[in-house]
Amino acid sequence: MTVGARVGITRDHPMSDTTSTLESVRRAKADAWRARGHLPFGNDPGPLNTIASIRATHDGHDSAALDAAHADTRYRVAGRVVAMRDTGKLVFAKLRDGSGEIQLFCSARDLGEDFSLLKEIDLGDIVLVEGRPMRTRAGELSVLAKSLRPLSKSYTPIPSEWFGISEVETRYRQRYTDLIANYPEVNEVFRARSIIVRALREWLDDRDFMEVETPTLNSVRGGATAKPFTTHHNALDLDLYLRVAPELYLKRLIVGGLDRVYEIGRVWRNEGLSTRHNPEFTILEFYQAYATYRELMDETEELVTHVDARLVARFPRFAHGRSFSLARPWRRVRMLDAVTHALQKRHPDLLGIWANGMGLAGWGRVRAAVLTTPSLQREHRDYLNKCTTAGETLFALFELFAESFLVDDYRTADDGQSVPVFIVDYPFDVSPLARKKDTDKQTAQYGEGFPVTFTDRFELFVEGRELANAFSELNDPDDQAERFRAQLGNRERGDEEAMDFDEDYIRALSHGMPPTAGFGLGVDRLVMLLTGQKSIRDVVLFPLLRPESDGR
RNA sequence: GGGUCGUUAGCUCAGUCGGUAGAGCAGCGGACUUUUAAUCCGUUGGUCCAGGGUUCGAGUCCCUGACGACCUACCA
Repeated sequence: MTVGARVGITRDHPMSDTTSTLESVRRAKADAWRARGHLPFGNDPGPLNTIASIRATHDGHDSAALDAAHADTRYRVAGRVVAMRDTGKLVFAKLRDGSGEIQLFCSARDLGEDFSLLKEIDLGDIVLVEGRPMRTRAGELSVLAKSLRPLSKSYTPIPSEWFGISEVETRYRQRYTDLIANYPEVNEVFRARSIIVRALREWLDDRDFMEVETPTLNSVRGGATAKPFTTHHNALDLDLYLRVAPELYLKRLIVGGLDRVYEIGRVWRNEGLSTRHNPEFTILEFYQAYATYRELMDETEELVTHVDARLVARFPRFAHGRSFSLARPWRRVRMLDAVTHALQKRHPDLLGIWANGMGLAGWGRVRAAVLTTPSLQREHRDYLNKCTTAGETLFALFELFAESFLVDDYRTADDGQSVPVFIVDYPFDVSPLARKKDTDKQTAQYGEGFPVTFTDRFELFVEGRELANAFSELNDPDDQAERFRAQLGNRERGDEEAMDFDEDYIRALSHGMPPTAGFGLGVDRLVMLLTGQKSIRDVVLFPLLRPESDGR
């Protein structure tokens, strides 16, 4: 254990009097265990029954049935004592193991010698009980204890079962305490996360995707535009980056003939923290040779609804009261149309200029008009002013006027819930790894000489949150090399998020990559969405926090 | 980075006008063989986040700092 890591102990202030009193009382009780021949941190409890299995077995049995058929049944249960009600010669305790909780019925008559041990049990202690199933007069299924053995002493009191702990800092710094004190809610969120990740794997495995692991220590930055963390390998005297995305490695595997691959893993981005951003987070990426981004939209609907079905089957409560609907089919809206629609609703003054200008390849006029529109906030104008191409401008307009309002603009027929929206066709300028829309399709869909070149790319937004990003992959090595060079140009202009020129990736593509569609999904955000958590810190067990200072 | 708010007993929280710290739960002692936040009687427990200032006197007012939350910005 780390020095000073114990609750209530810091270097400068050893212990408050209260903490030391509460703890010394418990240490004295541990000594009492020793005097009885029990180790305060014993082991080897032997075979056990889980609390959930006992509950399941006797779910429908009434008191008489249990007494008649199970007088000689012996269950062995071990867990943490989380409540005790002492009525004299009868003590009711609540025991919790990893599967659930059950009441212990402890009487002086049935426990004999061991009954006096209860005086030395504190809330939070781990104990082993042997006994038979019974129901109390109130009808609660309980274990009638025939013997009691203490297993582990809890020196530090757990916070009150009733109030839990609410100070968020403690909840994140001491997640173990949070899990105990805020049972079962916090516990269930992380069980939900596990179910969700398992369901993602299940869906992919069922479709013959192969799970792989690619390097997280990279010598070349790539796969996403983001600031990386840097580190160093001593033996090779080599500066390395923690990956910001697995993308380029997974596509190398497509070149190698692994036609369907996926990875669920951690990526690191050296950026700010917020309720939606943690510096390390979990991403799912999959790549499917011979597919296009169109097919991936169907698959995305299937994948997310499959995962949700698995989650809700286990924890129905997470489906209650949602402000969004996952009912298929989901909306598919071209970015251009989303912007037009949004301007129509919120900036009709811009719309006329916009519609004419874009159609006539006059994006420069649009930009000029936008920049002089008095109704625009200064930050919006600054952002638009930084755009140097029509594509960047379109994307900026999307971010400013459409993205934040997706929840309002796309809703169920009764207006009761928001619906998922695929925003389709991203400008080439902001999509360095996506395939350019084929010329004939661009012309067919956007007309001759439209000032923005589009890619075969979509992003999925649910309840206004960006959840997934996918596109038909760029597999032309010359095109890709050109875009890497453009990234280097951005780097020279001070863009710390620009990618490196990845020579080996170009070499891989030069061997020929089949037409492929690729998909990325923020697992933490999916968990937030499906479990209704407002902060990413509520779905990451140990979120990044500043180290505790001595002053605390 | 900017703004707002918060930090008081182990936990959850009060604390009036600046007058020397309160409750419930937990703990400790006692009663109780069917409790469900058990109940009843008694009781211990405080670097009021830290440092400085104003004042006869600061949990309270002022300044600085630490940590956190929210909003905002940056950012996929």
